[in-house]
Amino acid sequence: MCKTKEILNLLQGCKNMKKLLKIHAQVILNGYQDHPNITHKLLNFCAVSNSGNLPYAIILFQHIKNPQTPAWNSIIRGYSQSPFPLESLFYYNQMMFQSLVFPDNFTFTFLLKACEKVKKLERKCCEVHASIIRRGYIEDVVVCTNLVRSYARNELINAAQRVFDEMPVRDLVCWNSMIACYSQAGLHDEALKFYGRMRVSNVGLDAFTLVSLLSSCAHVGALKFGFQIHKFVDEYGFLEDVFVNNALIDMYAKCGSLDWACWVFHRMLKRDVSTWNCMIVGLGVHGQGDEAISFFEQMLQAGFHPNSITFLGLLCGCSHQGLIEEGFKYFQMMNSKFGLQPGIKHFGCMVDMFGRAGKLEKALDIIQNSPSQDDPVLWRTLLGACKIHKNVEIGEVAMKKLVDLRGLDAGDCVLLAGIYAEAKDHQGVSRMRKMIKTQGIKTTQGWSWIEVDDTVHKFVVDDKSHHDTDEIYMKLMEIIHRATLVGYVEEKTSGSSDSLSEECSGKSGSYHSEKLAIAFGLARTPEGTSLQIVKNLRVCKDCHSFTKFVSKAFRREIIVRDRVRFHHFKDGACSCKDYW
DNA sequence: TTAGGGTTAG
Repeated sequence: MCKTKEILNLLQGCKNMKKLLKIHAQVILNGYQDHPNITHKLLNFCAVSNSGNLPYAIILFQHIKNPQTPAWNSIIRGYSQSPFPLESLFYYNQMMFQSLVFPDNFTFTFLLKACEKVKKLERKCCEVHASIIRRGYIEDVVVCTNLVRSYARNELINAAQRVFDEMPVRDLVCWNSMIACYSQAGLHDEALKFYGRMRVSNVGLDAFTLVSLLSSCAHVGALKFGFQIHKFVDEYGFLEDVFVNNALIDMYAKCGSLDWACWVFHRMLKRDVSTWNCMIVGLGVHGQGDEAISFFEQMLQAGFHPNSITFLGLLCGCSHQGLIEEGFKYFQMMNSKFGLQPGIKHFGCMVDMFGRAGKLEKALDIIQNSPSQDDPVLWRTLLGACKIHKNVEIGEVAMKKLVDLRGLDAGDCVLLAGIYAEAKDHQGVSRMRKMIKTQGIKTTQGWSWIEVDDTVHKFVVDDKSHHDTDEIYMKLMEIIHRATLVGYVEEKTSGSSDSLSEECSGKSGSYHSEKLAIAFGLARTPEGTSLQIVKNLRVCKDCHSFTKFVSKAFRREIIVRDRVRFHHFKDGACSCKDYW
């Protein structure tokens, strides 16, 4: 065999840098440094392969006299998948200004990968888009799919959609990418609607489609849509796909159907860490800490190594169920047994756990001993606990800290106003009201979603924008009347913190979004079925009590997912046992 | 002589 062929064969089977260095030595000894094929194979291995070495690739590249497009592509690709994707752009610029070669479809694909990884590159995306048009690659489906993803990752979803719409040919990957872009941008309604377009385009679907759609269903609580997708999983034969099954578990858990989540879990023949995490997190947000612990122990027995998400689910469950000793034990175990550094979210769970249980000094101690004691989120959590336990003293400490950290938001003022109101400190309440007004602190708009007839209906406080608004308000009056007959008394808003609630700051006598969603749901769904509502804020005291009485008066199960957990209302009681 | 997609948290 001739020497070049022998070296090329060796490179073909090369698995690691140690072997590559030996081959490189052979290349030099035989005088093949300038052999184009050999040089490119060497370069590509170092730059791109997992066991390569990017700095070594750069040295090789610098020794190439007139690097051609594939050589530039290797370096641009190598950096795009490294922790330094910005370097890809640097080499692309060098390629454009210093050499006489031109970028091709591969160059753009790798370059766009780098743009996708680095945020805040909106301008760069536009520039690359212009170059793609100039060089005649705008009809290349792979290049355009990457362009769509780069725009979307840089928060230019409309530009991404335009590129998609103007593509002459779209394949399945391209459709999947567009759905994933919407889903990952948090535009879940759009992702689900977009699937309607995909269905009529006859490109079919695969596991990637299903996973993105299930993720969006999970986020908006679209159980019926999710159930339809479950049918596709069976029909199209994705029963063995771990990703699809994990997404199904997550969807069922987030849509309030823990039984179905368990059913999918037990059916799986192969599981991974995410499978266990989806179950543990699902149980955690339902307040089933003991069950979450049981799954965690089974996970360890099955030989899986937990990660930081596992502990978030576990701690969240302990916090919602008031399992203080267990929660603290697992929090400490994170580092001592599994070498995992608790993050801000884990500290948040601990503050929430101690705070909710009334151990406010301990919660304060956790914050002060955490590495993130200057994070407003932890102080806000403490403030929330002070509201529950009517503690003005620590509440004011937390509020002062939030002011110092300039992290104050309207919700904080509402919480402290609530604490003052409970303590009958009317001056305090009006001070908070004034603060929101004069400092122009922004309130968070409250939303509630409900899925009826395969459509997600969204409501805000006092919403009158819905097509059937008259019917909804009529139904709401009837519901209030029937709830009152079984004992519901509206929590007075005047002079209390609720007149400053997160949802309708400054207003009283309004109808929170979930009341409208409940009215719509009861008007449009058959008797005996349960209602699923998703809310972006925490449910307020009045709405919590209202929903309990509605569940009794109408004999309907109402499942509300609020910002932090699930509430299952049935026969006048809630699964959180009023501990939330 | 090289190319594009998915889950849990945030």
